[in-house]
Amino acid sequence: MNIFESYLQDITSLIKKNQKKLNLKQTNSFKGVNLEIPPPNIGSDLSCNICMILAKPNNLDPNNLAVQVRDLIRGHISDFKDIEIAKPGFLNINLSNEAYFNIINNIFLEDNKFGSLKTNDTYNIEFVSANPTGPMHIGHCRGAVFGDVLSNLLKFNGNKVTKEYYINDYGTQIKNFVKSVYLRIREIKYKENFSNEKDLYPGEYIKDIAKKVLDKSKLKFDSFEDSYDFLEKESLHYSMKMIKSDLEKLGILHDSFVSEKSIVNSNALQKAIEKLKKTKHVEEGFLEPPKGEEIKNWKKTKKLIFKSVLFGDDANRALQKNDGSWTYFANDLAYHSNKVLRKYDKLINILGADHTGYVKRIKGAVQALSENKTILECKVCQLVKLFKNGSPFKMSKRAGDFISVNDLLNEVNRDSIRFMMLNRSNDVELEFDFDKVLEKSKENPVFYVQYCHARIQSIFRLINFQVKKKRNIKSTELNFNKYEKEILKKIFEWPKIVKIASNKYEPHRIPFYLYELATLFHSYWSKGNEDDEFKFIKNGKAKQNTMTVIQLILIVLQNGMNILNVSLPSKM
RNA sequence: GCGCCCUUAGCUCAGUUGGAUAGAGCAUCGGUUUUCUAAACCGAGGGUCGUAGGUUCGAAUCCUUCAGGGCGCGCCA
Repeated sequence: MNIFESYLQDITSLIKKNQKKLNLKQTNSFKGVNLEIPPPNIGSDLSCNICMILAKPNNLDPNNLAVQVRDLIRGHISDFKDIEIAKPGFLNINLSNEAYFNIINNIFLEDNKFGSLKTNDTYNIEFVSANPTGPMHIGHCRGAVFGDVLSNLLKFNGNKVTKEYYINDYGTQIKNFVKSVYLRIREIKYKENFSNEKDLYPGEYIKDIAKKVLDKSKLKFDSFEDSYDFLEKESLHYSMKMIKSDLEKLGILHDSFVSEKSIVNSNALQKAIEKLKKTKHVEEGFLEPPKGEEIKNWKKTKKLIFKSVLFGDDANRALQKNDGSWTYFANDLAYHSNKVLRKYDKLINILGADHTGYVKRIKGAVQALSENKTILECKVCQLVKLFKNGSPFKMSKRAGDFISVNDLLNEVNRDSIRFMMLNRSNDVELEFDFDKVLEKSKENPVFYVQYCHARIQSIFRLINFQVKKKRNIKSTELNFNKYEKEILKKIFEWPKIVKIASNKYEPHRIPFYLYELATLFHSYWSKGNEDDEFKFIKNGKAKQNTMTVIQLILIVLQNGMNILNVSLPSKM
């Protein structure tokens, strides 16, 4: 139960019923009306802005309106103990003991569903989709964790989520990749020097793949062309195996892998283009040269183009190259038509910062393909800046000198990586400081949250307490002190955090919230050092109130960390 | 030139779909442990929320201007 919403509903329906009495001509729009926990200095449990919102269109003084509304509520909503009016027209509400009692028992009842929005949509989330030309690096890692946690969050709400990986196993980069493997094989088998051609992949991992291919095959590898099909299949197999293993170590498992090649070999593209020709989103035409850097071999030729300008893009986009073959975007359009046909309620793509310029055209494509029925949302993750020994650490996949996820996992545990990757909004660059993450100290927020759990479990151990599945409290037990009340308010806010994080696709709000909750807990814990009154355990027994509060914390910690898929150790 | 993102304390960043005195962590300074885990806690200093306007009861948040930084701007993938 989200108390903010249910109480707000009580208030709004009460006001609607008494519309005439309150001299309200307009109560149609309650937009902007909300009920929330006020800043600590206000002191009350809840605060409502409804009178300020309604005053203007009805030409009323917000303060006078607040007085009337207060009197109205007093007789009708029993969960509200008292209501005060503050400056411009806030209603500051305190909850009755009865209300606390109901809310808490409801949380116990909901348990591992507490906070869930209880929606039932289908989602397709495409994320990672790293090119199968090498292992995952740290930049992929951010999008990977982001997509995974967003999926978990949406599942927590009751939705069905398909986590999808689009394998770019088609095009010139794959040829270069396969050629690199071929040359490494020649190097091993015939002691030939590796070529220094520009677009090849020189990285060490190519040698590993080459060795594995050699172990498996007795072919002579005399000619690149003759062995190409076999080599491509094997090279892709091993690079995808590498990537999947990295993902698995991060705790990420995709439900679906879609190969670009399979899309190309289907008739999806032809069908999509036929459809878009009818709606005039695709036409033959000419394109102007790009405005950025000058391109050498620019030719103004007639070709099929997608009119992405209709969707706010800077320019229309080519579906064909000069030689008439399809562009990457054309294949991606086909892939997205395939997604549209699978009839998800919502599509989400998680992209890296270098793909920002791609968003408008692909969103436009989905809009056109689905006739505005399917919404594609693109979330862009900004760069990860690596720091080592206090200075920035550059990486380049082509040169082969990058920090792979595997390297990272050898030094930093999975929990820290997952938590750290979400410790920033996706909209800002993330500084990933190797030294700090390795320190395993309080600088690493994941420990702080885990430590909170470890302390709770230590209390349970000391008094031999077993958490029961069916729990409830009796109203007589309600006598929370100010620290406990503060923690309770934070806990009541959990559903709101879930809601905002879900609606805005901003999973980072969850680690931030958990950190704040942990702060309140640690602070309360330490109060026992100053004053025996606040000790959790006395004479081998714990106070009922305290046990109630820490069990509620436990529920939120478990629900939150489950979404993050970060462990909660019982001892640290 | 254009598009997207960013600009909040010395540093790194949160900020409740517009709310009340703008918050954390780190750093600095001071304090807390015979007592449930000090991987912790408490206190102090530190702010023109990049700039200039606008919208309104109310703006860090919405709109516009300008400045600074990042990413991108293929008929590559």
